[in-house]
Amino acid sequence: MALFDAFASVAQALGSGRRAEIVDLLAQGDRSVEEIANEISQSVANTSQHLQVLARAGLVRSRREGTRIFYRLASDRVADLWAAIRDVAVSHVAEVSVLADEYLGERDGVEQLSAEELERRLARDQVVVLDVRPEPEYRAGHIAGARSAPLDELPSLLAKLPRRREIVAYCRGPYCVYADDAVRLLRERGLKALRLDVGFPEWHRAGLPVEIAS
Amino acid sequence: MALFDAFASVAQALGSGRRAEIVDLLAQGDRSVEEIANEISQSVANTSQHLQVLARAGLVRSRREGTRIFYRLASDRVADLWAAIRDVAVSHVAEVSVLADEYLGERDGVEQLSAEELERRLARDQVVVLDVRPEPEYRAGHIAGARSAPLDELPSLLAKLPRRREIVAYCRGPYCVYADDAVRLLRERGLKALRLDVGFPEWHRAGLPVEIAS
DNA sequence: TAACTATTCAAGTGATAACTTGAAAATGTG
DNA sequence: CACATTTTCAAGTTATCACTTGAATAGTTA
Repeated sequence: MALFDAFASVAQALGSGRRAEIVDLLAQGDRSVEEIANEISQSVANTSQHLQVLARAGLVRSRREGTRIFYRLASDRVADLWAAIRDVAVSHVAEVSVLADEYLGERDGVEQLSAEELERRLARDQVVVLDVRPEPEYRAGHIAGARSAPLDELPSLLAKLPRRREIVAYCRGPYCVYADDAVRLLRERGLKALRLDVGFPEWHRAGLPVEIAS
Repeated sequence: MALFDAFASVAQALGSGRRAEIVDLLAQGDRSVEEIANEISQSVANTSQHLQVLARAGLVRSRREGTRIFYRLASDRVADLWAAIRDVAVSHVAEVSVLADEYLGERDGVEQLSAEELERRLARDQVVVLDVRPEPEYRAGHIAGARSAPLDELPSLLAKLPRRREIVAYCRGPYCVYADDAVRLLRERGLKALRLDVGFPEWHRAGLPVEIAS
């Protein structure tokens, strides 16, 4: 049946780990082909072909800016779809939790906080929120009230952080290592740190307060 | 990256039109291998292999009942994922609306009604709701207040239908032909008929009132 | 136990996918 | 206009997938 083949073509576009990585990355915001290639550790030619597969399936769109071409997700619905895939994988693929632990490192010391709970504590001004992604991503958009603290600059910012208040770190998504690394680093220094269980794109899509570059 | 490969494996399982058809069908309820094979017009051996791909990806589960094996969706999350895929396909794959029109037939005469609107009109007792799926599916679960009117028995039920009240037909999902066929048939006979824009599984997952077999 | 039914397994074939390499386009700069 | 940069295209190789056919398995029934 041609109609179901058409539906399946959307799923098939996401049926490659490399393309899944690309979609996860583009959920952060636009990227040029070269940037994407670097992030997913693939050749530019290969990345370009993956991007065209995604474009043909309607998942991403591109725009030219001088000599570069930037890709972005076609709409929020695509991010919703990506979230639905992760949901199913987490609840039904036993392998995923093992791989996630492996990828994120020892998680014993890393406590998680839900978006709802963070919103409540933010409203009561009980927490300090750190955006530990690279600074350009913070500049493109971040959780309202968060301050930028890229992982590699975190050690030099330690002195400025409150020692008694709770510190919540977040980054690109639930499977982004930056926040876990940040929490471990902060806890080693004796601060009360935990991580948000999602990332900026999920927070944004949930309609929670953000500050976005105009 | 192994973690993203694991996520992608879920998408890949849905990346075949036949398997998409199976998931769409299982959203209606459990089915034996043979039933599924008939519905998707494939050999039993081939269907069995598709089912095992879906099972390996964690999308379906099976149980034995005597000599038969019944498959079902692993959870509501899988139905959510399937809906997310259709959403993306409808909004970003131009081909889909063409194929859907082709598959569902000339839709000029087939007016659609949203689930919210139907709920409102049901509450005010303004409409008659017809479940035009095969009777066993009606028996397994249907919209609260709907009466069973399988497509092939519809002509014989015509006399019992009210000629002035609005009649709303629904079936398996937004891309199920039964409801469209029913609406066209009823309108030809001069009744005021339209279709629900979704099917029973979507209605159920939205938390709207249903009657389910115990 | 033998015969039967529903499902799964195994092997084979043709089609499609992922990645590499090297060349071609398209745009911008000196 | 020549030249550099970024991206895309084309061709080739290896691996994987969908479907078929025929046999094997696991329950059920006589």
